[in-house]
Amino acid sequence: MTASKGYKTKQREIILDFLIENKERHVTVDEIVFDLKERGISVGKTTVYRYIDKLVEEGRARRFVTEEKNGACFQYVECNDCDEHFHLKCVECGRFIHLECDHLNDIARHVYEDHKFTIDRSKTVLYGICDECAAKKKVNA
Amino acid sequence: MTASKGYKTKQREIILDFLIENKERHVTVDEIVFDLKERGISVGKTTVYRYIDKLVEEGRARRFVTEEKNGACFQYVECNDCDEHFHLKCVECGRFIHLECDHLNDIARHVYEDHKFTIDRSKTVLYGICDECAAKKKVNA
DNA sequence: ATAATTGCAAACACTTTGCACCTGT
DNA sequence: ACAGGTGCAAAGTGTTTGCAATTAT
Repeated sequence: MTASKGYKTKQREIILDFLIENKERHVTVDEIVFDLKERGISVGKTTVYRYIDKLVEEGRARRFVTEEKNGACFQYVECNDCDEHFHLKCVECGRFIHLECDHLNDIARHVYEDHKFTIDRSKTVLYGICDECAAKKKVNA
Repeated sequence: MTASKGYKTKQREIILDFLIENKERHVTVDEIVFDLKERGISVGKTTVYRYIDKLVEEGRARRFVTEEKNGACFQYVECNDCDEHFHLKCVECGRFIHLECDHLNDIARHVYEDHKFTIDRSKTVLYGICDECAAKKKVNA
């Protein structure tokens, strides 16, 4: 079937494992290379760029651009229905939450019906502070 | 009052006028420099970057990053209560809509109460397709 | 007079490409 | 054997910084 084209290599396995391990946050290419290096694993930046491009094309990863970081962030996605739910992103810790929620989906309908605007959920990210970071802030205040 | 700090220069007037003229769409720095050059007006790229940064700091412009274009886009913004309403942005035409809507503000409350996440409205943009672009697409399909 | 602004060139940061070598099938 | 993958170094982009000349006050 849609058997992943191409060879299976050491590097690809390492990169994919890393993305899966970190699937609840965005990672940059530099982060991947740096974090792997810390573990004594060396993978070329070029290789990461190329393989991630491939994963994005195949729909197994997603590319995001964020306001804060310069450069792109990548994230593993097993779900192919990111256009069917909203996403929350904590600006403190970078946690990325896929939020299945009927109430929120009603809002997309409301915006469509009353404001004539079709929200693209896969491109939209609701930025804010997650509960854990809010708790931390309260302690430090 | 909040008298804009700094000198008033020819270049700044030109750049600000350009942004105001194009306030319903986002523009890149290159577009500004190029479009002005077409009119026979020459402004240094550095100057545009620096002045726009200033405007962004003062809250008179906004910086966006988009999936399609590489690099940042800027847009003039006059309102100062942007953390009290949501924003819609059309990924086709770049139209940017400040949306005062109680129903939408319920989103923030709901997400806070039921999902323990505090949305920052000024950092959040709802991306999608506006009615005009949706109509255009239908015609071309 | 003097403090701020301009804009070139150079430095940066992120990403892509060319190419010789290596690896998986 | 050979199609495909790797990674260095070099080339591309978009953005920022150093600095001498210019301009606004």
